This record gives sequence, structure tokens and C-alpha cells, in this order.
Amino acid sequence: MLTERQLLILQVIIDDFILTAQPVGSRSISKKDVVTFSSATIRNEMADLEEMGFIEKTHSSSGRVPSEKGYRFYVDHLLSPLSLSNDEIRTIRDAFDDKMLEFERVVQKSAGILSDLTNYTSIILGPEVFETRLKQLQIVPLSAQSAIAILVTNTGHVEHRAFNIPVEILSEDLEKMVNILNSRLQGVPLVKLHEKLHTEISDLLEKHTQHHEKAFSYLKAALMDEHSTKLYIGGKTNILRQPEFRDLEKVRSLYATIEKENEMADLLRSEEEGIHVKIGQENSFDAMQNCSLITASYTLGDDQVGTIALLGPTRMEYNRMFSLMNVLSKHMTNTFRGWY
Amino acid sequence: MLTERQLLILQVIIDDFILTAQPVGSRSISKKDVVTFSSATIRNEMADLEEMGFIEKTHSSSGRVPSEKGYRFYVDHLLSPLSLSNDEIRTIRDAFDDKMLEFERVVQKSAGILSDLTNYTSIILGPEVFETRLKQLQIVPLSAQSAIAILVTNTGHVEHRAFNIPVEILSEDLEKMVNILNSRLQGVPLVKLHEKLHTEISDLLEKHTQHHEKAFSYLKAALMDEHSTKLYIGGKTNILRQPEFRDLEKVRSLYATIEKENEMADLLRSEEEGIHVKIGQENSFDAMQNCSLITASYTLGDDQVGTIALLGPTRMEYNRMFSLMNVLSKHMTNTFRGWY
DNA sequence: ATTTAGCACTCAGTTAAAGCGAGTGCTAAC
DNA sequence: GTTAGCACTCGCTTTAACTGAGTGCTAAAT
Repeated sequence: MLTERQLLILQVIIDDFILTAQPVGSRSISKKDVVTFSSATIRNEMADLEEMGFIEKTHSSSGRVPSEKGYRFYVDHLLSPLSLSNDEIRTIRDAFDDKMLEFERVVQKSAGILSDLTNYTSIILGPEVFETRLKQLQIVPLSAQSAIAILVTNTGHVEHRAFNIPVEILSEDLEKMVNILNSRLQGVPLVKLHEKLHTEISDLLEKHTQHHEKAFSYLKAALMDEHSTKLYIGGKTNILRQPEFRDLEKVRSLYATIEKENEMADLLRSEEEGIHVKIGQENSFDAMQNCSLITASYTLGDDQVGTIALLGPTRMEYNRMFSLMNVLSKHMTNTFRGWY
Repeated sequence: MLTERQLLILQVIIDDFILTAQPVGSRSISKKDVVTFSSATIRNEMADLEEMGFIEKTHSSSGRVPSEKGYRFYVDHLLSPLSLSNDEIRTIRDAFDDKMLEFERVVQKSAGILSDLTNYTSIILGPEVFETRLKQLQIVPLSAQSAIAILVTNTGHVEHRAFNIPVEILSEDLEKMVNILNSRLQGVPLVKLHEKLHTEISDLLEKHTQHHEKAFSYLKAALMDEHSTKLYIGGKTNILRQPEFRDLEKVRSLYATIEKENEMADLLRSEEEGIHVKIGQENSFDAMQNCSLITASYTLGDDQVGTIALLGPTRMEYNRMFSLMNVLSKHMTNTFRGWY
């Protein structure tokens, strides 16, 4: 177990390193006024802390740098909650002040705020689509040969897709069909739309002419695209600000990782509710070796959970980040509350 | 005026530098088998070319590097048209093979292809919205208090916006209003929508109850957002591949410039039809000092003109880029042909 | 038994000097 | 007009010396 003094020293080292990104030496620790003992004593303690694996040297005669184990301990035990500055509070409040009524806008804005306030890269994952249901289907004819199918969900999400109208189909037929589909499919969860379409199709075909078959297949193709959960990313170029990413190769590989939308989404999805951190190696991706990923959950409606995440170097201002993400996720949840 | 030999030497220097990014020396030029004369002769000629401002030294005893004037001359007079490789042709053809019916998709895909094929950053500007007209307005009620306004244009573009329904308004009223608006506004150019709304408003108010006023103002707010021409950017991170952007500060400032959507859009908009290059200083932005911007126009419908652009270091493979952008813009124009 | 002062040692980083090599400009011969 | 030859330039790379922040260890002080 760590003594009080070791705890203090570890805290000072990590705080200092987070601020300066420079290895911390015994002398600079002894200069802090919370520290009353000499640099020699600190050196002894540091040797112990190093043996226990909380800190490391970058070379034999360098100051100490937190190890991942050190960060983990820091996050778990040494984090003093930090209250946000007035500026930060104001920024967030103002952003949520003007009534936003669309999920996309809220999320986009949140991602922007988070990355601006932190200088890291923010990633927001929408909630699972399990619960999203079809609200209405609409067809807007553009010309004799083409039309746009518009799909509106109960969450206010709108998807649309242009498609060709086979020549033999009249616009009244199309309209009739949409009416039927609407009456049958309203309230159906999007994920079940495909299967439902298949079961409904037989009814429709019996009742109507063969022309419907073709129009229907077109319409289906138009609507059955991906309803995948999208990732919203903010402050991508902030990565370039971090001294640990001086190396372009690292930046490149990190970008490559972030851009794998599916894998990123899976990663975020797998997080539990509440605020969590994955430090360095705890992240599965190689390119994230020197990164920490802080995740927090927000709630949309009663039970749909989404994730906001912050990607930065392991040397992050964890306590400020925690406060920020906490406040932001609450704002998001509040904004969404009672929407559906 | 330049002699044949000087032209040849200039050509070889620029071709070589484009390939290697290294200053080109007289000896390496003399080794090419199109070159029959000795390095000493070449040195003399290079001295002349330098005096005329077509090439430069990076230091007193270095090989030569093309100056911006050199690039300009090269682009204007020395460019041998290059036919694309089969791979490139296939990539483009395949991409345009599956019938895309939405402007956004086509443009997004084109930007992707262009940046993938070139390893530079592609920027595509949509056509002016002058001609875009309202096709249909629709309201989908989500709940008693909220609804989504959907606006479809004759170009198949869909915009939507959620808005609150004031308590005193019934959904029938809303519906009635949308019907009226549709009958009045169909075919109105989007840019005139705002003014038109103001002239129509008096009619409406006379004919109907005061409640409409409030609903109308909400609806108006929902629809009157920006219909600004969007920029589609592809291969942003390709910038990092270029050796001239080893310096993170340059990358940062270039990103900052690109992300100023409005200024970028203005820049592209100001280009004339056809293919053009702006080399280095010819670009107004400071951050683009070492960059060239190649622009090409495409046509949508009969007269709406948009711009595709390629941003890279001045040391670009101009001839390949010209061919690519030529082919791509034609493909785009073809795809759009007869849509509206 | 801790704590601390003192000192030898380590090592990244900086500076300075030396050597290398790609390239030039000039001159004199072809 | 062209070319071979040669002295010269200058960015790079290597090597060596120096600096300074920092360590570990020992012995004295508390």
C-alpha cells in the first residue's frame, strides 16, 4: 500500500506532467509548497513508486513520467473533482440555450463544444436504433421518371432517397401504394422494416396489379439502405496540437483508426453507462496506444443510450474532462428529455 | 524567347522535381537519354533559365527547383496531355456505374474518388442555388407539440427542420396552411422564398384566424435557415502525405483555411468555366503559398455550374490531374444531364 | 530509524568542428 | 558552340566536447 507521502508525490508528478508534458524531477517536486521534505527524500520515494510501477523514467537519468498504471491509479483514487470555470459553464449553457429540436443539431453542436473546450477530439455516437420507429413515409414526385422517398421516424429523423419510377407506373398508383404502406408500417421499428416489408408484400400483390411489384421493389431499395448509427466527430485537427503527436506517422494512423466508423462505433457502443476512461493499452487499437478515451453516456427518451467520447493523449486533464463531460451529457439528456 | 534546348531542360527539371521533390542537378539531367549534351552545357543553360526566373536554387550550390513562374510556363506551354491508366479509368467508370440519383451522393462520391486517385485534397462546390425551386413543402407531426417541416426542391434536395407547434394551433390548421403555402410557393426559387413569404403573408392573415400568424412565424423560422451552397471535401488527411507539409504549423494553417467554408466557396465560385490552375502566390490565401489549386467546372441541368477543385503542393502532377479532373467533371455533368 | 546534504555518475541535447558529396561557375581546350 | 576539368560552395552527417537536469548512493544529521 502507498503511504500518504507517496500518494502526494505521485499526485504532484502526474499533475505536473499533465500540465507540462515534461518528465518531473525530484527537485522541482520539492519546490512545491505542499511538499515539505527534501529532494533526496523524494528521490527515495520515487524509486519506490517506480518499483511499484506507477512511474517510469524516459532514460536512466531523467525525471519521472507517469506509467499507464500510474494514470489508472490517479484516475481511480487521486482525482479531485474540479468545478468548471464560469467561462466554460457559460459556453455550454449558451449553446444549449437556443431551442434545438433536432437530434443531429444537438449532437453536432455538443461535439463542437466539447472539442473546442478541450482541444481534444470529440466523438459522439447516436443511440441504438432499436427503438426508432417509422412515423411516416412520403413520396414527392420530381418528374415523370423520378421521385423522392422520404422516411420520417418518431425521433424526428429524416431520411430520403431518390429513385426511378418505372415507366408503366402512374403516380396515382405510387400514391396508393404509399398510403397502404403508411397504414401498415406506421410505428414499426426501423430494424424490423425489412422483414415487415416482406410479409406485407404478398398482401399488396394480391390486392393490386403486377405493376406494383416493380414499383415496390424500387421503393424498397430506396428505403432499405443503411439506417446505421452515425458518428459525429468534432475537432479532428485538434490532434495536431498535442505535443505527443509531433510525429506525422502517428497522426496518420490515428486518423485512419478514427475513420473506421464501424469499429469506432462498436468500441463506443461497448461502453457501459456513466463516465469511464480507457488508458493507453487498455484501448484495443494499436494507434491508440498513447491515447486515452473518456466516454460518458447520455440518454434519449426513456431508455435509448448514446455515448460521447473524448480522445486525447494519455496525458489528459482528467478531472476537467470528467466535469465537462458530466455537465455536457446531462445537458444533452435534458434537452432530449420528453422528446418522444 | 526560349530555345528548344532550354525548353527541354526546363521540362526535364520540372518533371523530375514533380516526381522526386528533390532539387535537380545538371549531371542527373545529362543522364536522361532524351538529353544528348553534357552537364556543363546544361549548367550554362540552367544559369540562363535561372536568370529568366523559371528555376531557382535552394542554396548557392544546390540543384535547381522550379519557380512559380516556371510552373506557370510549364502548365501553359509544356504540358503533354497524359492519358489515364486503365486502373484509373476503371475506378471512375465503376463509381459512376451504379445509378446515383441524388446530387449529394454523386458529389460525395466524386470527391472521394478524386482524392483517392490523386492523394491530394479534393473540394467540390455545388452549383449556385439561383435556379433551385421549391417543389413541395410537407409537415409531419411528431407529437402534439412538435412537427417536422420538410422542404423538397426541384433538384431533389431535401431539407428538414423540427419546430414547436404553439398550443393553440390544431394540426388541421397547420395542414391547411401548408396546403396554401404549397399552392402559392411551388416553383418559387429558394432564394426568393423569403421575400415571397412576406408578400403572401398578408393574404393569409386576412383569410384566416390570428393563430396562423404564430404558426406561420414558427414555420418560417424553420424553413428560412441557410440554403447555402455546401462544400464537399475529400481526402483531408492526404495533405499529411506530402513532404512539403512536414511542418505541422503549415498543415494547421492550411486546415484552418480550408475550413473557412464561406471564403473557400467564394474562391471556387470565382473561377471561370473549364480547367484552371492557381499556382502558389496566385492564390489569395497565405496558407496556400506553397499550394496549387486546380479547378474544373461541371454542369448541372442546363446552366447551373459547379466547381470541383484539387488542392496540393505546387509540385503537382499537373498533366495527370488535368486528365483526371477533365474526365471526372464530364462524368458528373453526364450523370446530372437531364435530371431537371 | 528517518531525513538530508553532498557527490559521483548518467545521458539527452546542444554546440562546434571536420569531412563528405552533390552541385555550381568558370576557364581553357576541343 | 560544346565540353572537360577544377576550384569552390554549402547543406548534411558524423564526431567530439560540453552542459545541465536528474539520479543513486553514502555518510552525516536529526
